[in-house]
Amino acid sequence: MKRVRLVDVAEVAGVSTKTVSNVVHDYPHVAPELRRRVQAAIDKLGYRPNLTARRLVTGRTGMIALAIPEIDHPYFSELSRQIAEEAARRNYRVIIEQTLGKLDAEHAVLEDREAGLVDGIIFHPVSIGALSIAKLHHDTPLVLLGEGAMPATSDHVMIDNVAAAAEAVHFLLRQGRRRIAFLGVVEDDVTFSTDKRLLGYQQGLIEAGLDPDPGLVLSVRDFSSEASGEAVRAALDRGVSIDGIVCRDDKFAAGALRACAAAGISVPDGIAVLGWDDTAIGRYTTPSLTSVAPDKSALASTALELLTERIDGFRGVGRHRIVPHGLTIRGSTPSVSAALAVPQGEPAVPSA
Amino acid sequence: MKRVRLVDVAEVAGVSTKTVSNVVHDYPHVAPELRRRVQAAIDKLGYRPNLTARRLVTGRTGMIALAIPEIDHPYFSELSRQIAEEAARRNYRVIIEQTLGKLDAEHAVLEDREAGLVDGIIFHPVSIGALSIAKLHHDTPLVLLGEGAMPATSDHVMIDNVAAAAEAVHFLLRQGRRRIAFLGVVEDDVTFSTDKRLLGYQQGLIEAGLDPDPGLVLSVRDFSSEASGEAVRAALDRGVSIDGIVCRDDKFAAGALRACAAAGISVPDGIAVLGWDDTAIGRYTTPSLTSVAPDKSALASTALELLTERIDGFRGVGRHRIVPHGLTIRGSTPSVSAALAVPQGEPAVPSA
DNA sequence: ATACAAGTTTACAGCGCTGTATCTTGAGGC
DNA sequence: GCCTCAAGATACAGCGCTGTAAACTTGTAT
Repeated sequence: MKRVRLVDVAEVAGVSTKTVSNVVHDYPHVAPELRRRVQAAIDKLGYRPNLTARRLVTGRTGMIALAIPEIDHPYFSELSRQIAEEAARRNYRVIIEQTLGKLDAEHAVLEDREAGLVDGIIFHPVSIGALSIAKLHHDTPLVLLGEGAMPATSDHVMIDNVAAAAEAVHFLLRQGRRRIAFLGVVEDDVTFSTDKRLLGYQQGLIEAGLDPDPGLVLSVRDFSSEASGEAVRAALDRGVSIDGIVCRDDKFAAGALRACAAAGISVPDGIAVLGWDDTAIGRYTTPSLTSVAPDKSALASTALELLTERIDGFRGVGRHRIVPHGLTIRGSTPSVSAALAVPQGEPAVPSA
Repeated sequence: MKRVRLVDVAEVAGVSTKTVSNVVHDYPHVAPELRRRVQAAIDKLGYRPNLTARRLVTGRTGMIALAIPEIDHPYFSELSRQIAEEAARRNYRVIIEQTLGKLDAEHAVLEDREAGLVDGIIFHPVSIGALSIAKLHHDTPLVLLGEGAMPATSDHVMIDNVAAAAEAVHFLLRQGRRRIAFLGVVEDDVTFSTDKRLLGYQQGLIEAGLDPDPGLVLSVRDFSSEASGEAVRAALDRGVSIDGIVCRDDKFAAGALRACAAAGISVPDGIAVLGWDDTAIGRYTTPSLTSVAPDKSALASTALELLTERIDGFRGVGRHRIVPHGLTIRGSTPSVSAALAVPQGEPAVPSA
């Protein structure tokens, strides 16, 4: 069963292929009667345009690549969903490229391996540096996500990590916490995100007139939730006094929660724990997790806006956009009105 | 900066476009010296083949569509990852289509909207029925996933849900539990998965000589973790005696865990809770979740195997494949040593 | 009736690539 | 020296569609 082509429809309807094409595209200047006839032929034959052929001539593919480290990391899957939905709204579809944060995979993303496949790329780099991005990036429209390398030449969307971390610290300080730890420095692997968040953490303390205690910056073996738990336990075992923890992500926070439970320390009464990314993880932990909440929807729509502008011909220097963040408050931090039990629902305290 | 084409390379190298094409494709009969010259021209100009053009002539796109209800549901994001990796291994890339389980979106998946876009489709249906699938499906190679509708005409991959549910029940019975509830029937929305799992649950009880108590089949308002928690709480409030719960998925299990905690019932001592899908959720709950574990990797590779066979021309009736499942044991069920107290003869944990 | 504008429809080239058929060349056999 | 043959290289058509420009058809003003 051969696929139905434009010419087949044209023949049946007794018109030129271009007229059929015009009908398919709702071109206004087509006589109503002809339009009907053509439509009938289309329906009868079950014609579907061949997108590949259309692409070859228009040069547009209607697809964008989304390159992220891991599809199944909650933050990225939630972000992917926002991006896919926003893309669909703009009549693009998304092809997902998983880099696993590996350098060669990240290189491949930029090296036009996609030649003619996608109209643009949304890329959350992890390992690759700004220089490499600038060097390897050809001319496919590109928008960068995250706190990673940001060459001045590329568009870029992120939240204000430093401010968010400082706000998180202030939030805990306001509740009387004074021994606030930062959990997120992974040995041998200081990511851009951690850097920014650590900086904001220190800044928040200093703004409040406190002296950051280096002993409160906890170092973790790897990026697993288990390792973060061990780090907390080790600190506790060392006798470090802690009454609050700001974590680089929800996974680490989950580990911290476990470590506290194991040590018989109540959360949030003994130690308040604050996650980052506001992922689904925070809804399943006990207690549920207060977490810095990037506005994923704004992230997605801003990224697509910048990208589509590039696709539509915009040629300017890199634009950097900051999107809002908030704090989703759940059970791992004391409620503002101290004694009340904290609901575990969605609504966040708006910020930024 | 116009994109470099085959003719540009051909001109620089002083050969025909076909020779360049042959070099690109490692066609054997090219003189070494020419090959070198052409390669030099390719490198110099930074030529990348235009995949769209290649596709138009070859008819192959090298892409498969993965149509799932939700990208950011842990089960589907974990499965997506497996599928994306398996696809990459076979030189396919994946474009993800989110249906949200909506009927019209599921229809669109089949209606060749993708004409010429993908070589095949892997589809996890939720709402659409077997009849509609058979009717709407044209000739794009298709593999179905999940427990949903399975027309005899289409290939299909799943785990043995009935057996898995029965095994889950036996597992709890072996630990001395006798009042085992099933949590997963959502009012007005009996999905195929729930059906099969409920059947297996009942079967497991009957095999053990127990009489299924209808009062132990808990009905949930919607698919949220909150609703499942409420259902458990309501049952407890009604005074229903329960010492084990088999849940239709990990989300429901997480809700059950919360409800038990709220009611002051210890898990697993008072009630053992068993989830389904072995998603990341189970690693973050307190206690962590014992869960029926579909072999996602086998699911992915089998689906791709069937699909590529179709793509490569196989024309046969629908093939149905069962892939292995197991049981990931964590804290929400008593440890095996505790179970030793109770004699019972049934195959141990792992199963196929 | 004539000219002209606006509305409709069409012919045709060509997007960038690959498959097929064909041509060229040099080596080897007689 | 002539013929054959396989390897190496090429010409050319065409995948299915759309953009452009040109042709044709009305309707209206002159």
